[in-house]
Amino acid sequence: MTAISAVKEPFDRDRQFSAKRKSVILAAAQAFRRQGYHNTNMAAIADALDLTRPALYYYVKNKEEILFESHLIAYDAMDDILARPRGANQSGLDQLYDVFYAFVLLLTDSGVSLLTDVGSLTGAWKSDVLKRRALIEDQVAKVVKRGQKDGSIRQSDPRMMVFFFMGALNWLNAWYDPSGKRTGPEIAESFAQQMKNGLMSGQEN
Amino acid sequence: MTAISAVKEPFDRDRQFSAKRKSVILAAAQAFRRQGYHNTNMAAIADALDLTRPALYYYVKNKEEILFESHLIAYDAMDDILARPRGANQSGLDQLYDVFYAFVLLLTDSGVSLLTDVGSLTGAWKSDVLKRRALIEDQVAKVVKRGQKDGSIRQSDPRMMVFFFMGALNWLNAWYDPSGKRTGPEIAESFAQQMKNGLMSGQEN
DNA sequence: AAATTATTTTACGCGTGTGTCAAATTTATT
DNA sequence: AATAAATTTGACACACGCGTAAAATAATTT
Repeated sequence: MTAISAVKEPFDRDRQFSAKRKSVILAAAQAFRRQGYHNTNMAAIADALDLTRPALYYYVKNKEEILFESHLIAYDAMDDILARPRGANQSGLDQLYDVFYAFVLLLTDSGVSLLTDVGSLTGAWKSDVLKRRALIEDQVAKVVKRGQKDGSIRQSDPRMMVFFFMGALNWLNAWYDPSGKRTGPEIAESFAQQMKNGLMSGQEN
Repeated sequence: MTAISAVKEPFDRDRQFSAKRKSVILAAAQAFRRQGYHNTNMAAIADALDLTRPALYYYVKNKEEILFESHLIAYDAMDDILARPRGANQSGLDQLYDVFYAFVLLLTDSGVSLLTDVGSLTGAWKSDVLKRRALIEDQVAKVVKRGQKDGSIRQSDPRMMVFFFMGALNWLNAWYDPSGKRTGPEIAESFAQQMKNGLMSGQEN
């Protein structure tokens, strides 16, 4: 089997190129998630695609760019989730439940993973990734605030609430095993429920 | 100021040695937490202690051993917390609150940090660290089960509950700034409250 | 103060892994 | 079938960082 996927039909060069480029990023991201950025060398990425090391440089500038793009893949997907229409009738808490549920499902069942190694990025790459992350946290915090306005969510520092349950997502890589007994929906259900109860207003102490 | 702390009085060689050795580990752990294991070279650790690179090898076998011990420092501290007597009259939920609160305080106010880079360890070092982590999770899960028996905690997979809120601890490194405006006790309070409400029985839906 | 032991340093070897370049090969176009 | 463009490869340079060993310095004991 050819590991790099080819796009057929109208021999669109750019399309071919970006499709293959993407499969490079995806293969790398997978490896990064499992073994970490520095424990993955370019050869391993090339091998996974039945390519040789230098061929990778036809698609990317360098290794760091791959890490950068790996981060973006997850952030783009999370942005998509956040952009999904959420019933205006729903409470902020219920909206948050849906978003968080979708986040977990994304990270368990779609092959997309949330990398944590920002420290290996430099310059604009690093700041861009941090900016993207902050943007997502802001959007999530906005939903929290909505819930606080409509009374469904406890009054407390929204940012801290976000930090708390976003940790659960970033910790997934450390223990989640796609071939394990716990399924994505099960985890999503359990996590979203805990998140929800954690923020819900009305049961003091 | 000499960075390596000296122990005086009865010129106990072994004591001197292990004290200095510990300051090597601590300096390294600090750096690992901030920049990551692979982005920290031995020179940086040596510099932080006003030493030269090879001097470190008088105290440790190699870099990987430092990473290993860095992990252990956190695990030992967490074990201590878990070993603290917890009022037998308290509900499991309240016990868990106290433990979790102490965990957060440990990681914010004591300089001890929870590293996540297990993938850079090999062989017995790796498996030992994973074993220690699993042991801690087990102990925490035990408290959860206690809470489920006494009715203070919802009926649900304890392991999944543990995974959820332990994520918040491991995520601290990514955002917590000791010189920032949020204090350790504030974070501990907020986090423990969210954890508690998340598990509490009684408010279905 | 001489001798012994502990600690630190200077100098070096070596492996690993990244990225480059010119040549070869494959794939598309005419 | 010939040409051109695209992709892939083999071979190489080189930088970084780990760990070692023998020598030098500092500290402690007698």
